[in-house]
Amino acid sequence: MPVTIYDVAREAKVSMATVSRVINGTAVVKEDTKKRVLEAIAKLGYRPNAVARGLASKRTRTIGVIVPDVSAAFVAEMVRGIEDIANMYDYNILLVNSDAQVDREVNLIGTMWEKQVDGILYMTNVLTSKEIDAFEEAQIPVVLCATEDPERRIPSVNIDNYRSGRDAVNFLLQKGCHRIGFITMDEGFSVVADRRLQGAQNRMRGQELHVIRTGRGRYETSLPIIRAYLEEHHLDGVVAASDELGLAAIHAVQDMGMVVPRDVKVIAFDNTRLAVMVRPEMTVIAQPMYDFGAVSMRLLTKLLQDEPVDNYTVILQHNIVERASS
Amino acid sequence: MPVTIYDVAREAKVSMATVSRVINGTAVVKEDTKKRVLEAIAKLGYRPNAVARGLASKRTRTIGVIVPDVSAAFVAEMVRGIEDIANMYDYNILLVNSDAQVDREVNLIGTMWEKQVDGILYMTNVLTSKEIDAFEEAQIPVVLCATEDPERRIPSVNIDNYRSGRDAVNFLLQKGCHRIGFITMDEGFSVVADRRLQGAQNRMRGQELHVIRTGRGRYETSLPIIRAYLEEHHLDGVVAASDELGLAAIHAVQDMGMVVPRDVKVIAFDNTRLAVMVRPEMTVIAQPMYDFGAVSMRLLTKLLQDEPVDNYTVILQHNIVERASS
DNA sequence: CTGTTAGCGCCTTCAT
DNA sequence: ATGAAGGCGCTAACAG
Repeated sequence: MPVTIYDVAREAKVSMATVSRVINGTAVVKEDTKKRVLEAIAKLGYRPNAVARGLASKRTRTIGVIVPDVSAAFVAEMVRGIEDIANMYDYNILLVNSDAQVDREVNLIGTMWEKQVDGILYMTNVLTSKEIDAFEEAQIPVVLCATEDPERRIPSVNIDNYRSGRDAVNFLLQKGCHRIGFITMDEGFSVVADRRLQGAQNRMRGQELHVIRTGRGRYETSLPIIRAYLEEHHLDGVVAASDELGLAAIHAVQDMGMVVPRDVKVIAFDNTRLAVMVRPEMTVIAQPMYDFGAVSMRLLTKLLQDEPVDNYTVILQHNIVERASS
Repeated sequence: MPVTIYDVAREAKVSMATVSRVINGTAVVKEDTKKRVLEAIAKLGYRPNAVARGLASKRTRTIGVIVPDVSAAFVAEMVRGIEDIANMYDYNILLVNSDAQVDREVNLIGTMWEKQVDGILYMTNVLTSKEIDAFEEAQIPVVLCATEDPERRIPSVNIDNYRSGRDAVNFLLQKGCHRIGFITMDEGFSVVADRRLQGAQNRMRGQELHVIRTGRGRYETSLPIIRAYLEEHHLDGVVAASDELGLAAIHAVQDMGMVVPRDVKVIAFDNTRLAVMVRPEMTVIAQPMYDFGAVSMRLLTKLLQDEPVDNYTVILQHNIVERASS
């Protein structure tokens, strides 16, 4: 029922090959016949079938995007960056959530394989050899987004997490803080977060850094944990591993009748829109969330088109945005 | 190079038709040969090519998801709901952002058509006949998510927006408010928002409802607008069309040295996580964002599998969550 | 510049 | 219960 390339060919009185050529610009076609073909296409309302095209060409122009959870602000922003660039290069994205579970992740890589995606953009908390193997087996170009691969086996786009941790602590130190806390998720939950903590500890040069673990770092559950800690330990500055945790920290301080930044200074990671929706507005180590997506997608297009790539491990810049919480 | 169904057939010493049968369970196969086929599949690490499958069967098991912007909390949450259910029914989602621009939307519907998606989940601010026509032409089952179609031409999942507007105002009235404001986007920006305003006005029964327009409803730009309005008009209660606007309202009030809820009570729409990340925590008309996605995806699966559907226009319940801002 | 002809990998009758 | 064979709609040589 639907109109095919044959119908167009017949209508334009040319062969299907010629139609294919004008559609794909894959060879020179006489101006005159090209016009006839275009008219036929318009007249019949023809749309090339991307599935058939994919089967014949072995390129689907869709890329798989595997993330822990789109509903997280950070991720959603990144996905938006991905999609914008994908769209620009005429790709579509197949989006899946892994909840950061290794078995699901491996499964999803398999799904992407079956769907014949041209490439994969991958984000996870902890990269294991299982996923690496799955990528290997599927033979699909991959770029890691905001994900640490210490061994750099896979192209990736990231910031220098170690340094960002150092910078955060350094900032508080410069502000005159002496008793500093680092609020983060449980160890092993996120390699990125762990890396930042290392950087932070390095900067302390032997002085005590109070590490406050809050499970998975959700606002609701973290708030009481942070508050309990602050009631036992007098801190004058904290760095939080995310905006959400920073918010929890600010509220914990305020709940105790203290004032941010007078009594406790707060600097958080990320800089989602949340950061300016708090009072006081939060000082942050801003992460280029949108760019993580945009740049990694761009890198992937280079990989797919065999464009020259000068760096397979691109490090984006983070920067401190100073606001009222410090 | 990659292993095909033929390779499996040869390995198992059966015809490819049989392999297809055990893969799809599309006909009875002797237990013994089925076992041989399964072993061959495992041994060769065979993965059916979904593209070829799609071409032959005319079903791709992927559905298109068109939304204004994934990076908006509301949308991201909904998409998560969609993906969860899609995954459950063995579908994948092709996600695109339209920025609510009609021409882009029409374009994207065309893209979905080319990609041969089995169905489309659609969300937009204003549904025009152009999109309706595009759906018509593409002949793809569609379900609207959290999108108003007054004429109910297309299956949809929504709340009763008119009533929710009434309920919000009613709530403030019951709380003893007399001078009520309704903070929302510009007229025509969102049919859903406009509908709520109508409901709100209806409940006022002729008494004045202060309507405060804030463009596209972003926090940063809305805050000063709200504040300016409040400085000129003494209100004692406001309903905000989104959490973001509610937050802006609370901060505007606080900036003026007044106290929420003592001086001004605030109730907002949505109930994203933002609502409990403010002080005071926000009273809201909670929307089932996740369910908008989950239920519409489920409805779509019914449409695709010709399951009986008792209601093509499903109305989800909204409810008031009372917190400290009122 | 244009037409002819193989596939791409799988599903699906139709036989057997 | 299984095999043979014809598409699905398009790309990509290969001729001319």
